[in-house]
Amino acid sequence: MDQLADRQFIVPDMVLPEREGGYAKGRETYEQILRAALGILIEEGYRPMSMRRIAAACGMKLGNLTYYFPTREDLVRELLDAVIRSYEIEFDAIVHDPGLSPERRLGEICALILEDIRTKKTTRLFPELWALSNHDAFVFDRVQNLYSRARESLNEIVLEMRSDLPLETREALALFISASMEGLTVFAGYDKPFEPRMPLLSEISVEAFVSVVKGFGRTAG
Amino acid sequence: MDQLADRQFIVPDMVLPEREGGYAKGRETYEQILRAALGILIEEGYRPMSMRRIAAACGMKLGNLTYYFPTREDLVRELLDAVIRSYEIEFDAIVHDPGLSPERRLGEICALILEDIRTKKTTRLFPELWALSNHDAFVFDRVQNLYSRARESLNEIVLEMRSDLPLETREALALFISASMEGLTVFAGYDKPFEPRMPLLSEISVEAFVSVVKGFGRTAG
Amino acid sequence: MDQLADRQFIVPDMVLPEREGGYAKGRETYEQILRAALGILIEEGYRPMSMRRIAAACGMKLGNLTYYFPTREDLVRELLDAVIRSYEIEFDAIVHDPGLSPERRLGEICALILEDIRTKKTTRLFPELWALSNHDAFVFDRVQNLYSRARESLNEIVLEMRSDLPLETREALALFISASMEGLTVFAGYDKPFEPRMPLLSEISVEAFVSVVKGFGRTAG
Amino acid sequence: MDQLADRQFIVPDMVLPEREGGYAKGRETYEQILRAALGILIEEGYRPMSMRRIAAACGMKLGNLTYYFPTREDLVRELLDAVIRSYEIEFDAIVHDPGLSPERRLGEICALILEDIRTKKTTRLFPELWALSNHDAFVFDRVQNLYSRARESLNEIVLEMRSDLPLETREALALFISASMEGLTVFAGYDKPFEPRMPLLSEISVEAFVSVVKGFGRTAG
DNA sequence: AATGAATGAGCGTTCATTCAT
DNA sequence: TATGAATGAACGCTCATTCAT
Repeated sequence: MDQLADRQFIVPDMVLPEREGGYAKGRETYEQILRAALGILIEEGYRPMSMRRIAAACGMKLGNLTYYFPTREDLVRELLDAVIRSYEIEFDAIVHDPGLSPERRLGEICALILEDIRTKKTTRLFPELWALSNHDAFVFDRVQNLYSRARESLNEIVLEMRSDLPLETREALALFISASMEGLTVFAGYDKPFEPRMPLLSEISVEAFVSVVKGFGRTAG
Repeated sequence: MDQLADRQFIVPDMVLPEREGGYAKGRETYEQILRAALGILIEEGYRPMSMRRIAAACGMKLGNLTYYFPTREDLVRELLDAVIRSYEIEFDAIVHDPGLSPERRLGEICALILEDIRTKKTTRLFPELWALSNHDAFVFDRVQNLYSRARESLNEIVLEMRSDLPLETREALALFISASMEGLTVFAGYDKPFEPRMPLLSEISVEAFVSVVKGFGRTAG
Repeated sequence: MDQLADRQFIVPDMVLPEREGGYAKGRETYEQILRAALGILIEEGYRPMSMRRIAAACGMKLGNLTYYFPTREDLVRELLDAVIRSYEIEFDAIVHDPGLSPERRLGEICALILEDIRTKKTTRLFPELWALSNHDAFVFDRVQNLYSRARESLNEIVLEMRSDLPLETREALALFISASMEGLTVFAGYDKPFEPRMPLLSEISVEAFVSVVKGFGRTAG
Repeated sequence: MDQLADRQFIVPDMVLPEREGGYAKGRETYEQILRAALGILIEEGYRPMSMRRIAAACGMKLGNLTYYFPTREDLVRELLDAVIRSYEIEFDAIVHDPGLSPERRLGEICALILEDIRTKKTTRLFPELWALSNHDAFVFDRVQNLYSRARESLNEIVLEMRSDLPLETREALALFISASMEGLTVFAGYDKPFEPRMPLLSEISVEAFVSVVKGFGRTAG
């Protein structure tokens, strides 16, 4: 529990790129804008996240917003970049404790991810990303890249557990594990009908993942 | 394979409501509009699906579109209703063959659903629905209702396989199975990176589902 | 009081023109349309009185409305014609009882008109007519013509009371009397702030009219 | 006559509110918009006074108009406010010369008001206001408030002439005087049939007002 | 670094009108 | 008589963008 709280504290909502030159004030405003945009995206969706709406949420005038982000596309991309980067950092920070058995590590990773899924931010944000990525190559690449990185730990664990399997199969197992959990967003994410049953779902997930990794190709497929 | 072709043939993209009065011409136009709207939604997304865009796609004038759908909301709701209804029909038609073992039936259901996920329609449509449902109660209800119906068969199978488990656990298992597959949409759906590996993923999924249902609560959770 | 009730009963809201040919059904529909239009005009104003709104209020389809009134202008003119005609009839029916003194007759006429001003119909309708007549020659003519007829009785009475005055002056007196009462519409008409004081205002009006007619040009103007 | 000319010169068509911030150019544009709107309202009426029409009259694009007045309602309200304010100022400036007898002052007030009635602006504007106020609470309040202020001088004069009368009666007398003149708008205002006879009507009005105030309740009511 | 002003395109909607059925 | 279908124009409004200040 403390750990969760810590994570919430440590992991920022967005990770901004280094920004050469400029005063501190500008940097603050830049952050404020992206933060406001993210807030609207989460609370109201992608469509209402207009330049005007963002400017209003920042208490600034439209003209100034376009000073920081000349076009809406700029803003959207930097926003998604920053927010996706935060998830990358989150995933990279995930336990690599070699003292634990692979099963234990798998269990912990899944627990962390499923915790994250229940946050408002993740529940609201990712479906938007999935929808956008269907029609926007930039978002598509960025999202698939994020997931690719997120599967690295899983791939390692699967390798440890099943070095007998070919790469393709191991990757597919890791993908299944990752996708499986993502799928729960819509059903057990923030404010979703099965949110209260997330602990049970978490147990089920982990058992399913462990047993399929252990057993795949050994019993009658 | 033949069966897939048959299904594609039988199951329509949308199931339109009865429409009282009006000429045949009007009925055709009505269909044409919803079909055009669905096409745009799939090909370009929700935002570009404007009244003007739809009218243009139909080769008709905006005014006439509003004759059929006085407001955009009317159109959107009737569209989602029609398209979701088609999935309901699809799911309701799913195998209930009592001659098969529950495991076999589970395998077949999953195969059908994962086939469906690879279609352009499903891959494109559902992420939009998930995103919309985060900010629109109507869509939320409609989507959750659809999934609830879709889980009925799964619940039956889980019950057959594990009548020893309490309802809540069985429901969670069915939900996990359903959510798991939905999650694959983003990774192995139409035009997605893992689409070619769907057969392998399908195998993995089914084995994971079977083993977790069989084993949950029996081995060390 | 009874008399007022009677008048309300006798005087129709609109007086339709004779209409050659056609079945009774058509005549009824024709009336229904104008009646609905008048209702909307009174309750909601001129702007909301659209063809669609009228058709809806009649429970009929737009197409049928245009069968009876090909253009909106047709409808508006026939409506104003009919409604103005009803006022003409009302004014023509006004007391000519030669047994009464001119003062008494003036008092009665004024009482009737001021009663009428308090009706919702008159309070709502006439300001619309005044506004319209500023920009529409047809309405202008029709309205001025109505008032011209309405002043006839007044002119007669003024003549009886002041045969010494030249025509122009007598006409101006009649006009003043008529205009004076019309002006009360905005202040003491239906739902207006001074509506409850209409009896007192009526007294004042009549006394002002009598005294000015009697005294004009005799005292030091 | 000189006085009239002066007044026309001094009293502006509209009195704009203070406007915080912004460049001089913006202030000019703001004025230009309201002036154009008033012009259309007077020349063509309320209905044709559309956002597009106003923008066109200003030689600007619709988008810019909404920069100054985000909604049409904003524009209408600020317009009516500004124009009504100008009348308030006009009325407040009205003669209070205590050297004159109440009768003389009454005569002068009436002369000023009846002069004003003959202006195009007043003749065209007020019927629109009366019509609007029947269906719009904001306009209703604003208009009745204006008239209430306009009656203040009249109430004072009536009090001086008839301190023996109760308040209610004095108020009714003032209202009658005011309403009486307003009523002349439709008949003797700008371009109306009796406009040329306004001097005679003015005489009649004043005599009627003076005699009813002096005589009310003294002779046989 | 920020605001003010303006454009141009597009949005959903309402409307009067026309005509086939 | 009456409805159904379609058009074309206009409405108020929102938006991303540009540029002067």
